[in-house]
Amino acid sequence: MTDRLGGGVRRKRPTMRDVAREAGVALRTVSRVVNSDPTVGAHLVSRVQAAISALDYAPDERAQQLRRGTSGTIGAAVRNLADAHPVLSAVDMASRSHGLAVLAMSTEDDEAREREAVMSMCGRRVDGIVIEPIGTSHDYLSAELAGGLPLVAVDRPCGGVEADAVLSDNAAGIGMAYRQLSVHGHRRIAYIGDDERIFTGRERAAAFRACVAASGGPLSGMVHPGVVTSSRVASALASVLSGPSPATALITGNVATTIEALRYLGADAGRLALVGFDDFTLADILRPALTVVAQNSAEIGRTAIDLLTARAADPGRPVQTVTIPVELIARGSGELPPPV
Amino acid sequence: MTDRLGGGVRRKRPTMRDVAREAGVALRTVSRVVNSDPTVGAHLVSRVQAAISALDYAPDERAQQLRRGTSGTIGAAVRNLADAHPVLSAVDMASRSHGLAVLAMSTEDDEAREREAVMSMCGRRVDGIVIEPIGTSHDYLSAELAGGLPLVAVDRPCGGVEADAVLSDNAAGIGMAYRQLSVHGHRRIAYIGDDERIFTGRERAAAFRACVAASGGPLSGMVHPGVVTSSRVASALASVLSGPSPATALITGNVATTIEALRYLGADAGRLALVGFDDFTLADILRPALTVVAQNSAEIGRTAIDLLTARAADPGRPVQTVTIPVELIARGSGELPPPV
DNA sequence: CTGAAAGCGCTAACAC
DNA sequence: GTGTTAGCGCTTTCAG
Repeated sequence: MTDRLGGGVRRKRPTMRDVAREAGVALRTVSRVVNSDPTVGAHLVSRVQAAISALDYAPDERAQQLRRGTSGTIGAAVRNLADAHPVLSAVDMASRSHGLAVLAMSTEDDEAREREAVMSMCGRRVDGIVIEPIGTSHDYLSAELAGGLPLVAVDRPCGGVEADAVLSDNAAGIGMAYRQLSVHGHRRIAYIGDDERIFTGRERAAAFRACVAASGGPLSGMVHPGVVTSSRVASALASVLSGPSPATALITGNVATTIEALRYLGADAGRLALVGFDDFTLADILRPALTVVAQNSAEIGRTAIDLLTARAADPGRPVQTVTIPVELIARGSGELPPPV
Repeated sequence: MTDRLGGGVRRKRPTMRDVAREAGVALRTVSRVVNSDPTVGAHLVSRVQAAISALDYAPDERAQQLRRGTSGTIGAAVRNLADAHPVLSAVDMASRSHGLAVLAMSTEDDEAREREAVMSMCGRRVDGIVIEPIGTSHDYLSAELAGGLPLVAVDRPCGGVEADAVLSDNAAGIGMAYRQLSVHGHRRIAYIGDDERIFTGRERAAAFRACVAASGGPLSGMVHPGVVTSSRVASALASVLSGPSPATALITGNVATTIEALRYLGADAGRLALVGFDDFTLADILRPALTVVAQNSAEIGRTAIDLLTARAADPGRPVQTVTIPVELIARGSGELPPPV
C-alpha cells in the first residue's frame, strides 16, 4: 500500500523566483545570496534577505543537489534503529563534521531489506554508504562500486565485492577474555556464541579454539557456536555445566548471547565466571558486574567516515581493511575464582 | 569544515536518456516502464528492461521527487541514535508500510541541533516530520506549519505552536506505580525524576504529588525532581533514605534515574522497593528484577505515523493529542515488602 | 558586479 | 500505444 502523502491542499512553497520577484532582482542574484557569494553588493544582499524572510523561503535541497551533482548525504544501513547503536551515533557525528547529512535505514537483519535499503540510498544518490552487512553476497553492488560509489563495511566485511572495511580485533578480544579467565585460575572454559556462518561468529569461535589449543585446555564439548535463541543458549549452557567435569568459566560471543546466558543462570550468575564480548549500558549494575571485551564503536564509526571520504577523494586507492583494537573491562564477573 | 564528497573522478551514471538511446525508444517510454505504466507494449517493455540492466540504470529519486512534487520521505528528529529507540523503530516500520522512507536525524538533546535537523529536513522537502521535542519553543516551525507541513510530536508536546502529539499516559503510569507499592504495604514512598522544566518531569512529579495527597501519605522530603546526574540522584536518594522515618519505596521517573538509583544502591538494591518509569532491555535480568511502568513505544510510533498521514490528507483537520496507555510490569522490585 | 539562458534527470500534458 | 514538448527549482556558463 503505497499511498504517498500529499492528498490535501498545501500552500505552495515560495521558490527562488518568488524571492527574486519580491526583491526585484534577478534569479541569479538570489542564488548568489543564498550561497553567500561575496560578489553581491551589500545593498542587494539585504534586500534579498528581507525578501527571503518575508516569504519564509528555504531553498529546495533536492534541486540544489540535482544541479550540483552531489547530495551531501551519506547512507548508513545498520541492523536496526531500535537497539543501542553507538557506531551509528559515531558515524552521525563524524559525518556532520564533514558537512554531510546521514540517511539512516535499518536492515532488520534481513538480506532482502538490506538490499532494498541500500538500493534506495543509491536512488537518492548518496555520496557514500556505510553498511553493517547482513547478506553474504553483495555483488548487487558491484555496478555501483565500479561506478565509484564509496562503500565501507563495519563490523563484518562485505561478501563477493572488494570494499573497505572496519572491523574489531575479534581474535585479540577472545584472547583477552581467555587470558583473564586463565589468570584467575580457570582451566575449563567454555564458549557460546553466534553461528559460524556469521563472520564475527566464525572469527570468535576460531580464536577461542586457538586459545584452548595453545593453553592445552579441554576442547571437547566446550565450543558452542550457533543461532542465538533463548533455547539454544540455554541448552548449550546446560550441557556445558553438566557432566563430571563442568566448565567453571564462560565466554559469550555477543551481547544477545550474554543476556540469554544471564537469563538462564538467573540467581546462579555469581557462580560461573563470565566474560562477554561487547559491552552494553547496564553491564556495570549487574551483580556481579559484568566483565566484558568492549569494542570501540566510536572509533569504528569515525574510521568508517575517514575511509569513505578518502575513497571519495581518490576512487582508485587500494581497498583497505582497518582493525580496531578492543579492550577488556574487568568488572567482577570475569574475576570470579573457580569453585574449590 | 564543509568538504562535500566527490573530489575524485566517478564514472557518470547512466541516465534515462542513455537507456532510451540504448533501447532505441523515446524517453517517455522508458519513464513509463520505470513506473510500470501498463500502457506499454510488452515487446518494448522487455527491450527497455534489457537496456536498463545492461547499463545498470537506476532512476534518480531526487529528480523524480522534484518533478512529482513529493519526496516520499518523512523526517524523524529524535534525541539520539545511540540509545535504544523503539519509537524510531516503530516509526520506521509504520512508514515503510505506507511506502515512505524515513530520514532519521539526532538532536543530541540540544535545542540548536534540533532546529538544525528539522530545518535540514524541510530543505529536503520531507512530506512530514515526527519530532521528539527538545526545545521549549518551536515557533521557528510556524511558517512551515502554516504552509501545511504535517508535524507530530512524540513523548512531549511542541511549545508555542499547535501540532499533533502522541504522549504516554504519565499520570496513569505514576498512579499504577504508586498503587502497586501501596498495595504491597508501603506508606513512605519517594519519587526521584526529571527536572520539572521538562514536560514529562513536570507531569510525573505532579501526578506523584496527587497520589500522595489522595492517599494521605507523607509528602515532605519525598519528591525530588531535578537534573538527572549521578550526583543529584545519589544525594536525593541519600536524603530520602536517611532520617528517623526513611522511605521504604521509590518511584523513579525515567530510565536514566532508575539506572543511577540502582548504581547508588548497589548491593542494597533488594532492600528498597522500586518501580521505574519506562522499561528497558535488561530490566528482567537484574536481581531483584525490576518492576516498571512500560510505555507502549510501538503504539506511539504507529500512532504518530497515523496522525501524520491523516494531516497530510486533510491539512485543515483539528490538532489532536493522543494519549497512549502505559502498563505496569511486575517483576519483583516493586513487590518487595517494607522492612518490619 | 549583475542578468539571460541552458540544463541537472525526470514526469506530465498533449499530440500523433 | 508511443513520441514531443514543457518545466519541477535550482546552479552555472557566459555575456553585459
